[in-house]
Amino acid sequence: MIDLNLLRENPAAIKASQRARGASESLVDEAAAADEAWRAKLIEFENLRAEQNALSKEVSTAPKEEKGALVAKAQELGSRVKAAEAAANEASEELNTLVWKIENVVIDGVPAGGEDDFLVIREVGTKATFDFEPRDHVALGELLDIIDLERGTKISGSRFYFLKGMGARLELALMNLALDLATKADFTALITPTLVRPEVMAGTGFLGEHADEIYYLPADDLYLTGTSEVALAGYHRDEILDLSNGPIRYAGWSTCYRREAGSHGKDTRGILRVHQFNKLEMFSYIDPDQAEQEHLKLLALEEQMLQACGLAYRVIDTAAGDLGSSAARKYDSEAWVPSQNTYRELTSSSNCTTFQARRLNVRYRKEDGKTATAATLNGTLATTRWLVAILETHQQADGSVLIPEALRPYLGGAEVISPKVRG
RNA sequence: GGAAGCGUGCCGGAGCGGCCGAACGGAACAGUCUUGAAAACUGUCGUAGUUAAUAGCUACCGUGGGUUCAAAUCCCACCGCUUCCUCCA
Repeated sequence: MIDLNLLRENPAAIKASQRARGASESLVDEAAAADEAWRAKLIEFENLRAEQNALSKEVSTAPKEEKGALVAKAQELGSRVKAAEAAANEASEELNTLVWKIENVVIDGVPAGGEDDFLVIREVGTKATFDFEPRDHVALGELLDIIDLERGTKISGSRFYFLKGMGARLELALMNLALDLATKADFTALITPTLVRPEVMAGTGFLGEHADEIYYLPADDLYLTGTSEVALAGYHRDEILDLSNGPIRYAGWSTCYRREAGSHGKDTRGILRVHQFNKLEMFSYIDPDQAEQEHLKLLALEEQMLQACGLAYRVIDTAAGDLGSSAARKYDSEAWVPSQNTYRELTSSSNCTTFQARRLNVRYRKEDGKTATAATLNGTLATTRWLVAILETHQQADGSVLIPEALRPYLGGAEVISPKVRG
């Protein structure tokens, strides 16, 4: 949620952000009015309660003969206090519903507009060219016997798959390379729960716009997470962190589950968009003043990883309207996918500033001893989807795939994945 | 799944329905002493809202409700933890 102080002091800044996102500006005025209403009700209630407390104290010390009258008075006051409290609570709830609808204030420089208004920051690497007819990852997966889509569907339905042999090992290699990279960069490995309680799901903001993207287990009232970000963000909920020795960084390793409810017929081929995949996610808790710098650090690590995998990619600064509600800025990197003749998102890194942490009540202690809301950031370092780009980019005429050098140590030194010779 | 017990501040740990935002101990921080450190002593020492205010007032003793003039303290529900039994990867 946004900072209430900002709403009071500079509503224009929030409005400008809402405008850039194409979101409601009048919401800001409504929230500001609700804030004032709430504070008025709160003061009313607190004054009455103070009166009641004082009267209660009187009752305890009053001589017997006066007690009856005092208690009667206190009873009458009590009902007024109750009413005032209810009114204050109601006003507070109204304020909350409005405030929660306001999205994070976009950072200066983020392009305004929608999905297509992103800014390309840079393109890196040369797109793979072939002197033969390249195969797509589905064909390669089948030929190399490393992705079994047919049986995935047989067992679990569409958008499920088996990774087999070198396919399975390649994914683990990728995840391990990412984890090693993250570890060297001061991220602590964390294997997270993938089932979480409703309040955690709601607290991280995933039950809002993404609600129908999420698997829910009614028998246990638990949600399957679509990213370890949920657990990583909830990890320090209601805590005051010690950031005096620098930011706290985690590398979350988890399987991710997504219903893909809104994407019927989109990317149905292969493993580009699936219901279950693995992901290594970076997550930082940091002093808000350092958040933008940290964002660049996450992006640099992502690029390092993409380069290690020998992929051509571009980095985009996502437009305001295409940001998640908690993100103040988002850098995506998209790898070139030869069979689709286009770039596809492999990493996504968001600076959530204090928006996410405020809702989760994650604070840190400043040098002057006071507490303040921390900033959170997240970014992708590896996912199963990467296999698509890796396989297609490094394929050779005979269908074999050259393994990027950085991954070889994790595969017992293997240099190539070759079609299986069947007997 | 069955039984019992427990959930209090950074930690440990008290707390008769009013004098409890909470004893006491430890940790931490500041100071005195010391060449320096330790020890000892003195002081500070939860979070948030409101406010010009580190004044006052208000809220918070797992969460939510209830009883009462008054609840950390009584009642109910839920969540969590521990131990025992059962069961098992």
